[in-house]
Amino acid sequence: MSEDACAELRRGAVEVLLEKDLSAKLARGRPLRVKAGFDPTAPDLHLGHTVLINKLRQFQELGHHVMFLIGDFTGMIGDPTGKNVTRRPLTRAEVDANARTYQEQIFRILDAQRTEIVFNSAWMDRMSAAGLIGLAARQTVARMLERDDFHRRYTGGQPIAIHEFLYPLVQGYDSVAMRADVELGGTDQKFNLLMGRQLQEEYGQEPQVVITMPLLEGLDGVQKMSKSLGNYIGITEPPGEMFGKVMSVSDTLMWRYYELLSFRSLADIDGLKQAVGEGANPRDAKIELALELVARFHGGAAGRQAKAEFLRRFRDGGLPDQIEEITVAARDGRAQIAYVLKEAGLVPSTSEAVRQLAQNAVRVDGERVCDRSASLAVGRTYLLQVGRRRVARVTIA
RNA sequence: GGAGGGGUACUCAAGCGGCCAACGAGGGCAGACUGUAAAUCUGCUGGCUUAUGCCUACGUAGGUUCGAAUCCUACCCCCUCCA
Repeated sequence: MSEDACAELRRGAVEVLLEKDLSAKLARGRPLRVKAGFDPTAPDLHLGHTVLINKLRQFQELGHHVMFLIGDFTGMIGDPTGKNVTRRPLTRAEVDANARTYQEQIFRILDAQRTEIVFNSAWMDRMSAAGLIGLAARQTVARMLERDDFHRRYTGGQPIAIHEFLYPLVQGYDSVAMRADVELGGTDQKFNLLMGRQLQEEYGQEPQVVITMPLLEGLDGVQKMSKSLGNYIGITEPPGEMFGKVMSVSDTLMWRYYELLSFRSLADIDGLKQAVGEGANPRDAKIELALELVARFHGGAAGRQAKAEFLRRFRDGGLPDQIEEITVAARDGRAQIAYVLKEAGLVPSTSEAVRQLAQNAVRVDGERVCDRSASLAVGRTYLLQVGRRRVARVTIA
């Protein structure tokens, strides 16, 4: 394995444990079995997840064997992060449906022909109680309490249910069952990943190499990207939406996204950074990134179209090329502006419409309107806008 | 089982008889500016087509009072400490 390939595999990784093990495994020249595990409950992947998947892709491109593990068995336990309350066990049908969604999504990045999808229920369902006890006997309570969140909860007097200890054990055992050479995970998974190394040794296997990847910051630039925080970009979002969200990222965060999401070379990215430092418009660098990402998930044509639309609408202040046509019925022969805005779905309530009017955000046929008692004529069609982003062509019937 | 603390709008969090549709922060939306839906500054942030008005809201259900998120009673839920 060349030096270059090695460097490429380390790109973006927070830690590689152990580096020399990785070099040794690569040096043998046989394809490595690379594992990454995913929770079966959240099939809506976002860009944060793709940091890991991109890394899998790199391995795949270098000819290694990628195993995409869906933790349907561990899903019954729920990763004990402390904040998750009891999780409802999923039915087989739900797990299968989620698995299909995963596949549709990950194969926008991974090569389906060279990806093996596995479920840990395949071996865990068959493990007997005796087997589980045998597994549990391989680790000590003291070792478990080394894990950061267990430690905090234990010393802080917070409860730790015994079954929570099973999560790292089972995840580690998965590596044994899969004979993994490498396991990828987020930095928050470090303990669980290392458990795999220990258990593999216990079971007489060569320990896997652990590669931890950073958690991508969400659109707010502070908290990790997550669906529940609403600061995410989903990989199935429509092109325009995705493009816009990338553009809304702050100029600073953009570089982080470049580092972790772009397939461009590091040298390339440094070049862009330097250009911006010398006065180039950061917007243009951001456009490049948005274009690359939209193209990855929706194809090049969609990417170019999203870009053109964005420039027209937000740089040039133009109208979108698809404007929704809506008909609103007047009531008692009247069509007061606030009422029409609400009925057309441009604002959620009359009160909100009144507020927007007061803030000079409403335009009728391009003209600002701030008088809430204004009415629209029955039979006519108007171009209504609220702010820069909400537009509709509304006919009063 | 015993003792104590708490449940307030999207979230966190004040208020503890009237000036409360409810301080403040975050988030969201809008305006200005601009180099983009970046940054910055400012405003708004329950609902209602006839709005200095009406309706709904401070865990739930009652009660006291001219008047309650604020007092009383019961109930539900959460948390901490002790056993």
